[in-house]
Amino acid sequence: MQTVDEILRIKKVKITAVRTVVLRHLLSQEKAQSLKDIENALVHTDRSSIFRTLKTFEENKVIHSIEDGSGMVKYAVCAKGCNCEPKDLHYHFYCNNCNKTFCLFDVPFQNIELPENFKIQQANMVIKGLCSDCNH
Amino acid sequence: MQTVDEILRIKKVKITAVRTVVLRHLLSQEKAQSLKDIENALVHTDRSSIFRTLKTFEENKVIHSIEDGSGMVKYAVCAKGCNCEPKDLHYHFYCNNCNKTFCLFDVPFQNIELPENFKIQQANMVIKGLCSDCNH
DNA sequence: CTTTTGCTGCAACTTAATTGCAAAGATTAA
DNA sequence: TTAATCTTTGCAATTAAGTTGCAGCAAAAG
Ligand SMILES: [Mn+2]
Ligand SMILES: [Mn+2]
Ligand SMILES: [Zn+2]
Ligand SMILES: [Zn+2]
Repeated sequence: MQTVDEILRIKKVKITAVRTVVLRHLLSQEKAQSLKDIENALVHTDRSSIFRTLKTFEENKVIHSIEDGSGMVKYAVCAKGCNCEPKDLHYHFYCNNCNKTFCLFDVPFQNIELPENFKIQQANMVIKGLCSDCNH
Repeated sequence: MQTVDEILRIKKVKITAVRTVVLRHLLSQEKAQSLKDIENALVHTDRSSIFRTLKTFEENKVIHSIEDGSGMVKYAVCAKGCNCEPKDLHYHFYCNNCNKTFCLFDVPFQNIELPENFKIQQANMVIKGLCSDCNH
């Protein structure tokens, strides 16, 4: 696992106190985090600073966002080498029971046969159901 | 194409003026519609009535919702026979240029190999890119 | 006809997301 | 080192989507 500083250096994002603490938090969680989640975890850091940090991270491919239908956009750290291109696409899983959302990096992403002349650039793929912890 | 009244009768949703006009509007559009879209189109119909109509439609599988990342939930009429079950899943396409979102009913939905013990119940699959009209 | 139930319109509210602005901090130029 | 410039941060305020309470109206049931 890369360190916070390594990631920011590679993605050419200047290291600051807020960025360090936000990225450290995201890395420490196995599930994707909403702005509210981060706000609650980092009680001493201002919401708008976190918000702008997330925008900066997303622009620079440090993280990617997921709309899982919970009403809040979630954020997860990109995998090493990810450039947020079609080849980096992966599914996400939202558990209807425990409400966790996470990246399914290990599930192969199937090539989708789009209609003539359509061009894929990104995707937001969210599978909803029960995770292994909740499926009894 | 089924008529508004046929659809509502089959889905056991009582026919009312607001429901008729909302469903007629959804059927007349080739792209998925947000609450705001519908509100703008139906200037004489109250927003909260449209909102509650959409909830009723969704509960009764008349329509399904799509989160395409535009910040507004979009709604599209379900295909004939759809019961909003895993077998009815399909991809959606959001055009980054013309901002239209629509159902790709004709693109086969590939079965996804989930990790051990995961159970799929629904999905929100949105492919983003350029539609054939905008891909030049 | 009377009662009950559901639908609608209006206004108000909630909350996630976003922005303006000024102070603080960091970087660059002199 | 100092001055000028650019970036980041915190705070307060705003925006906008979504949601709800309530009263009046209409349809359905008794
Ligand atoms: Mn992911
Ligand atoms: Mn659809
Ligand atoms: Zn779970
Ligand atoms: Zn287009």
